[in-house]
Amino acid sequence: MFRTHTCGVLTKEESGKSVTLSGWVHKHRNFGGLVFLDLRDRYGITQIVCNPENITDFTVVESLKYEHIITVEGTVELRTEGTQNTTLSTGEVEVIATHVSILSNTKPLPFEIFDAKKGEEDEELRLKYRFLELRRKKLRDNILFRAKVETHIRQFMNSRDFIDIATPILTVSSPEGSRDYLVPSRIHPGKFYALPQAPQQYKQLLMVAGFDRYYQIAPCMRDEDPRADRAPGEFYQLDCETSFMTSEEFFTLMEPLWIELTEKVAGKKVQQNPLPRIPFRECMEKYGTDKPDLRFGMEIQEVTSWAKKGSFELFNTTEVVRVLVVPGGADFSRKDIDGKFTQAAKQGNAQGLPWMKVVDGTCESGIAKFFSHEQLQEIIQQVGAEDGSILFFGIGSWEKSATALGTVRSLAGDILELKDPNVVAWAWIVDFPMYEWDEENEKVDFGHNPFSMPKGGLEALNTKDPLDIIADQYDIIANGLELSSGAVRNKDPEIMYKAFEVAGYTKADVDEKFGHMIQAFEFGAPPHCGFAPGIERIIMVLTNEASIRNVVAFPKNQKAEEPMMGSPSEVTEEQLKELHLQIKKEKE
RNA sequence: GGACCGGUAGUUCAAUUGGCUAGAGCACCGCCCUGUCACGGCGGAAGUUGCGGGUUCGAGCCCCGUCCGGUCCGCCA
Repeated sequence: MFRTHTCGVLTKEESGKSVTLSGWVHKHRNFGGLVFLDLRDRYGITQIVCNPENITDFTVVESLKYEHIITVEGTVELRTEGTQNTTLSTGEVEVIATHVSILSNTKPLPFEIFDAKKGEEDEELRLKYRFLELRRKKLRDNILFRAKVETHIRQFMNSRDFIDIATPILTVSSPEGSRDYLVPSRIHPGKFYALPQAPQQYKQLLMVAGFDRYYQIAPCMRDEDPRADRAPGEFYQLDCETSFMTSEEFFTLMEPLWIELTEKVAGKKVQQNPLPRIPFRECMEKYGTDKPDLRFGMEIQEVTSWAKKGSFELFNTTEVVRVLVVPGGADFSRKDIDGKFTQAAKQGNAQGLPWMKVVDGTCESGIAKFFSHEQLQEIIQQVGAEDGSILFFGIGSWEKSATALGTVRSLAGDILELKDPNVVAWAWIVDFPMYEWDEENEKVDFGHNPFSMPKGGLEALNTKDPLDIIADQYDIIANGLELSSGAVRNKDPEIMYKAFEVAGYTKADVDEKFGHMIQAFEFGAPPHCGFAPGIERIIMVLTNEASIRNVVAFPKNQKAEEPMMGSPSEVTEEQLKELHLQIKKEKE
């Protein structure tokens, strides 16, 4: 027998019992005779006491190295007064070993499993030995937590009559969205399958088929470059779709899932319940982004008419001026303002970051000199700035003046520690514009998803300025991360053709690209809506994890390689021949 | 594709201004130690400072090139 108990369960209740444990030697402390072992498995750690008086072949114990896998037989005993370890769940007891045997030994490790207080090893190395890194507590806890979340999601969805349906992995390349991963067809020379970027079209077809409520924790493959919150290659979504619901009814249906995951599974607090619904325009104006961190306020305000009273040229020549009041920001150093904060503003597409500080009831430094004393009093009044604040200004178009301050707001939230790690601020962002102006090509283009239903339907498309049309589309966000977009889908062929026409596509274009969808809708489609929140991002929000690679068991690196197995890899000539492929030789 | 930051024993980090025979912790090897929990003590092995060139009496450090890695932009729900 390998074990009667795991390494995380023994308490004083079991004292006196004979037990067998198996696991990894996490630590060993050798006192030249008496040896302590910290035996580890995924459930926890139990201290083993090896005394030569109780063990016949003690050389085995003395030969143990870190991460050897062993089986221990022994007796559970209460630890004596003063030797308990309160940091372990099993710290009240220890196992007095009578027999120890090695199941597997190990080469010297490329890095230690034990969490020492030091820097992190190079990620390349950790990914190459991912099976070792996964033994570490932090990563193991993330993966175990992810499993708990996914289990809860499935229970929730099942209890609401959603049906789990698998959709094809080998599917067809679709022209919109991201770059596809392609799979060559052996049977059809020159033809390719594509791996799904998302089961978007299949799930809509399931609604046409009458399944009414569908979900799937679906793999999605996209050939794009990574970011800290975006996995290269592949990731998972809670893909779901419902029929016969308005978007508001859908919100009400799904909201308890976010509340339960936050409170019951992660043990954190929900900032606001029911979740706020924030219209896109209002969101941009207040927070300078469509995915604000709502754990703190600090809203942006518009001050154009005031700004134009002074003699600051950038204000007088711009369209809109907005201000972000950061309480306590007067303490920011010149170095940080010109460095970190200006850098943040530039990330928000600003040229620079005008500012002034509120000190002793008036404004000073920065651009204060361009305004009269009265004008400075006026702005303090208008925006309600208290002494010790700093005012950051955003200038430019309606959008640019806001986004410049959105990134600054987020940075200020970090620096002032306003983002409570034990709180999750969920929100629905609603009323996205159906179209936006494409500066580069000087034409109207889809703002987000072309398959969203425009609010007002055909009539809106026929009569309104395209840029004024609102799509019945929404995002679910949390703590500054966008988890998913979603929409009431455009399921009416006539409205679909018209919607594409507004963006400059002919009927023939639409038929060529999306003919199969339109054809399906022509046989009747129920009104339907849904979304597809990213699983990894949900876990990131619930664990405060900044890197998506820390919530994936076997992630790819920045170049979309998996260093442990060595993907992608070359294949044999034979395989290529079967697939009718030839590799073009790189130029020397 | 572009910008920025980085690369020193297996690993995490040091190495004042360009002055070394490149150090320390952990891991590894050997010895000592019966109540530790980051155990402790003594000793040992371990390095082409990513690579190539240059400046210099002298380069881990300065310069040029190159490779590799990370973050961000582009791209992407």
